[in-house]
Amino acid sequence: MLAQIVGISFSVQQDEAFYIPCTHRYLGVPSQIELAKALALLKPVLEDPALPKVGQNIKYDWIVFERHGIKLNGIVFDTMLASYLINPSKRAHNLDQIALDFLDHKTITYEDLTGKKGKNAATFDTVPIEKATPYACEDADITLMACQILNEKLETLGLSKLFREVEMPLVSVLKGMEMNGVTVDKNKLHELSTTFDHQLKTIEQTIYELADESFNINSTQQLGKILFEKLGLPVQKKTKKKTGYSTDVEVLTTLAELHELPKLVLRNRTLSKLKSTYADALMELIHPETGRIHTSFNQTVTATGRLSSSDPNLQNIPIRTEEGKEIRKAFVPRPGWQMLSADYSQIELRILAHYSEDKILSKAFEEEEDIHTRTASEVFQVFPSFITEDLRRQAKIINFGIIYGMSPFGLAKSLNISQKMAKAYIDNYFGRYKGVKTFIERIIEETKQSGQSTTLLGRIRLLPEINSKNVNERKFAERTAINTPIQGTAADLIKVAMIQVENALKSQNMKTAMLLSVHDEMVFEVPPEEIDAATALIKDKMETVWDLNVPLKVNIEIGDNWAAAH
DNA sequence: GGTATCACG
DNA sequence: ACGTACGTGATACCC
Repeated sequence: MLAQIVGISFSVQQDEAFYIPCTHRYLGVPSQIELAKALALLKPVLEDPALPKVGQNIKYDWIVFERHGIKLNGIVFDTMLASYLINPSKRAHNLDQIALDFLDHKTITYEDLTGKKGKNAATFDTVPIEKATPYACEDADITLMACQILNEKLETLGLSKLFREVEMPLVSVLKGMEMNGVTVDKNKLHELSTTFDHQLKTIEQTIYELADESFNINSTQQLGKILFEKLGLPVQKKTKKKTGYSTDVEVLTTLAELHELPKLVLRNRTLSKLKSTYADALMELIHPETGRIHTSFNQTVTATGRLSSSDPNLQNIPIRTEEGKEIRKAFVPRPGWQMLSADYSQIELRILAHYSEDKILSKAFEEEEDIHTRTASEVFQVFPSFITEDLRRQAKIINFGIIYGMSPFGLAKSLNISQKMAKAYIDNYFGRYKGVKTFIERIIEETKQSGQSTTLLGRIRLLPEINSKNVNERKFAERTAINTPIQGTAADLIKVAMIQVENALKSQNMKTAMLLSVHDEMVFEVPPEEIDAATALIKDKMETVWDLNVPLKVNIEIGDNWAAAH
């Protein structure tokens, strides 16, 4: 594949927020080539699209180089992404793991270099060059060797097209989003943090008075003792691992009817979550140079093909409550620009309609009906015009339950009805949506046969547990077999849409920038003169991304901040 | 490092 | 009889 092999390694100060390369520095370090000189030598090679390059987690290197004036071209293969497509359920897709799994080779680990691991490990710039060199060269060597093997495996598993046309092109899109970052209003976050803090102080005092002692409210252990031993409130359930009393939101909500203290603990939980996870953490992550927040979009984490976001996670910014929305209001566009949010409407239920070819479901989407009202009408046998808000709410929960492979027990719990009633609802559902029933039966049978789930674009997830003798394990796999093709296909489609939107924006030299991807939503910042063009372009590319048996629908909203664009 | 909790789709 | 809706990441506590 390559005429020449060039291995490149560089030191990166890991604890710097945004990748700062540097020379090795320690007492007695030999003289090294200057950074600028090294970069100048590498530049023509790295920028030449005719020289194909292979990398491991290439997005990382891509960002480092780009921040130093080198724009990579000719990136043809990322071993991390290949390993992920071959088995997305693996815990890690790092080079050490890949070498072990595909080359049966044990690499020199970072721990071997420094003698320490985790937080105590020395940074790479302090590793002696005579140790760093074989480590770094092995990296390049292994990457290229693994590429050959992985490429053959992709071909065998029918994953090459998905790899070449979706996952590889997506790297550049994600790189752009990460580098661009997003602005948060620091003053707004600071004000929120202060407000939350004052409220927390007051609530804490009242809780201590009610408990007649002070304790750590954030400790579930201490809280359990107060609630169930000192105050003698009724125990609702144990924790998942049975280590103690559960004090989760469900339990506290029940107890709130009996006593003032649990009600205040709920309030305390909400506020301390908003303060510590969002207001305070986001302020800390504003980059000193760019003044913006740069998340990482992880392309090899989820078992279904979705992206994940970390450091910080920008895919779980609050929206459901008014106070939570205040956090979202702090996400703002560049001065004078607008925030634009483009949301796939009911993409997972549309995919279900596509796969199942269910008559009622398909017709509902073709005629742009309200899908939850339709389900309510079918399940509860009432004309749509007579469906109340509460019936619609229940139908919405049923619709979601279908996608997750719900049981009567699960539905009963989330609707707070009897299991018998829940079973009746489910029976009604499948009696009306016959295509969905057949689809679920078929998908479970197919998964049993092949031992894996497959999405519309051919992404696979191994599910050997579907043939397990252990009932729980098998049932879990059956639910996964229902959910994965749906959630995974939605992930496939939004990835393709992201690539197409980005390409279209670029080819028209537009300034509109893609900021975030949140599973069925894309967020952009748009200069005022591009609002109309961007809206049309994004809607068109997203809705026509794939020709399904039902139409795809995208809602676009615009506002001064992310909350207003909803 | 494991557990419990809670934020999102 | 038995556990029970899919997929994530961050925080705090506690051993």
